[in-house]
Amino acid sequence: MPAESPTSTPPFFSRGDRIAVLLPLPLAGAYDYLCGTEALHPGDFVAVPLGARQAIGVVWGAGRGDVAAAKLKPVAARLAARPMSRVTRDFVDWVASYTMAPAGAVLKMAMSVPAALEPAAGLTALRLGAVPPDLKLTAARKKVLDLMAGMPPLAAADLAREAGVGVSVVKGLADLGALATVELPRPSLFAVPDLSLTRAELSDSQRLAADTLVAAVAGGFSVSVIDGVTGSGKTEVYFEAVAACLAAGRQVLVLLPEIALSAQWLERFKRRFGVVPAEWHSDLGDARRRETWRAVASGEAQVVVGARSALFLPYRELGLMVVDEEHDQAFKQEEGVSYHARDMAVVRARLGEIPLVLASATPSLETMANVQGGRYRLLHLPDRHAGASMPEIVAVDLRRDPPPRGRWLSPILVAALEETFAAGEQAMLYLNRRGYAPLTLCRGCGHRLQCPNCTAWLVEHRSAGRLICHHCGYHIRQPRKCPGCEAEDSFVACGPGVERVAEEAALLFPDIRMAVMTSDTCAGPQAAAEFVRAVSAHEIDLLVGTQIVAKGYHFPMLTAVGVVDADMGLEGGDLRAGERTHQLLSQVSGRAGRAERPGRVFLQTYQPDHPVMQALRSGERDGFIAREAELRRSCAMPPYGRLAALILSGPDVAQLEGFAAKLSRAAPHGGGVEVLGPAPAPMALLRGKHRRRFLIKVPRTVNIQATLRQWLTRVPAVAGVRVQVDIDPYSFF
DNA sequence: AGCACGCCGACT
DNA sequence: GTCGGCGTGCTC
Repeated sequence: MPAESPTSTPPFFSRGDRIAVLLPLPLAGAYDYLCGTEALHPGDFVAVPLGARQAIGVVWGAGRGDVAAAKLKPVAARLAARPMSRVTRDFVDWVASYTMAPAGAVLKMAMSVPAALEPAAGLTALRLGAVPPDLKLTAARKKVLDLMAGMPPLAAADLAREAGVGVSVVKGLADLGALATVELPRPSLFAVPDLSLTRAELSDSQRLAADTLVAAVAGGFSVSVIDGVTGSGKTEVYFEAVAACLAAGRQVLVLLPEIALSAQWLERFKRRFGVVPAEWHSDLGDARRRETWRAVASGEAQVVVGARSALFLPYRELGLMVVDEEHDQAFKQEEGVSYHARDMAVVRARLGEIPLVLASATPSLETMANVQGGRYRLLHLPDRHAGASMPEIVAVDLRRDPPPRGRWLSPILVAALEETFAAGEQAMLYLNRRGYAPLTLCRGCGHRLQCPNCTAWLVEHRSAGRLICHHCGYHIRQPRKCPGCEAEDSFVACGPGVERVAEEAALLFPDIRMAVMTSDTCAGPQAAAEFVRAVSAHEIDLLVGTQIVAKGYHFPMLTAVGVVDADMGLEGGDLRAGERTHQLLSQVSGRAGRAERPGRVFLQTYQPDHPVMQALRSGERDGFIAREAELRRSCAMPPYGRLAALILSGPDVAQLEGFAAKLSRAAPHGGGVEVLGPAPAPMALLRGKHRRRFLIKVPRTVNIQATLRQWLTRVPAVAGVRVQVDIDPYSFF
């Protein structure tokens, strides 16, 4: 237990000691300060002077002593907040050194709610005070005073409502002293999970997996992989481990790739534990965020379900972590500090000496390599549960059965939709492309509407009446005149987006009820929950959507899924294109026929014989994974080699290329180290900044961070060129 | 990340 | 002549 508890054991610092304080800023390292009269321990939150202002930081250890004593300023104050635990501090250091980000930048993620470090304000309530003898006892005032006689303290607004008077009456009485204010502790927003509820009926294989996980909860660091097809009941299995951890009095963290879309997950949790867990994601309100932070630190929030940033919360005593849909790319953060939450969860578990569960229907190659290497334990759930069978998967060869000109749905798919609607069942069309059309060009001169800030076409969003850049948000109204040839109304939309597919479906099936679900139509958890409700209640016959419909939903009446462009993710030479397309399409396919009704999936493709399509049709997932792994191994790509990207960006192309050339001349070589580039980064212009990219590949035995560090120190930095390091890059767009 | 210092355009 | 634009650089 001692790992997480902030202890008052030495080493501690006293007046005049030189200490290192890490600030949540992208500085090169911790700064030295002098300890004031208050004794300090590593982990203490402190306010320190920084230039002309004051900043909050964390005592990181003894001072480094590399700065003149005369420059040192004393710590201004120690904050009352619970100190940052040893494990969290080690985690910050570890993530910083792995990602090559400044430690302060990582600390910032672990201090994302500075306001939560202030003591929590109590709830101000009113009780009967000393009624002045000369009080004018109006009818309203009498009502209030009568009500309060013998009552526990009440908040002003509640009191006014209960007494049936205005708040001004209550306020007036308080001003006169007839009502006195008292500070009450805020009632907890975080209910205690009920461990006594009946658990789900588990199959033999589920029981076996659950028992293994429950045993792991008592046993320190371990990583277990639950590998089970969609609908095999992975969630119910790891809920058993959650229950065991809670019974031992420790906290649980469950990471989901898109917490905003977790309505159904929350429902399942509530069914099992009687309460909803604490949620952590980017659209929490300020007050809620503060409350949650404090409740996690105090241990009051026993279960946290969150997006990747929940890894950096100040758990009082974390006992178990789960990464659900571990293969999902949303766990990789590319902006700012670039890290993969699944990989950092492994680190966090090791530092905290706790078990980690990775769950997926399509585990990543990285995870499978760790299973094969004996580092992770594999728990396999073979069956779809409750009698549901796997869907039938059909590849529609678009070369043989193309849709009519200007249409996107093949006759085979249209016929299947017809049958589905006729049977009173639901269907889904999946296309991972927002808007109406991805490219708009002039019929007269061929001019293409492009974003001025990025290397990207402007995507027409017909419903919004404009063209939008999906990378920087730049948008214009649909122009009437072509900027190239001045022709009027000469634009044609090229290619389909979900809006266009929906338009076609509406034309083919005028009587069905349809909904389009994309990040444009479905912003935030409430909107997602409403979509889910409407589809579950069968108020919708056809759901047309992007990526977000692919994830984890369970719709019993959904029996047909059409993938409009199954080849889409395969283009572009991305390292993980095959793997990712397989995962995504498996996931989409998993939406079909999850209850007693059998499902059918139609993959529209020009490459029906592509290994990805073959694997999906035959259900031979393991063979596919083995072949992909072999491919990666043969070219020493991850997970069999290490990869990093170096992105240079800046407004001045000549300066950028000059710096890239210097880096290129100083590039490391030998010992299996390979450097590719500089190439225009896949987005050569992004948000008005030009970009160049190097890829560096090293054998697993080589320390890629050290190699990069040495390389970068050989070339002096240039003002105006930003250098970003991305260890284990995922995005190659 | 802030906040200062610093060197060139339109105002009282 | 000043007020102020935000570019560069420092903060223990």
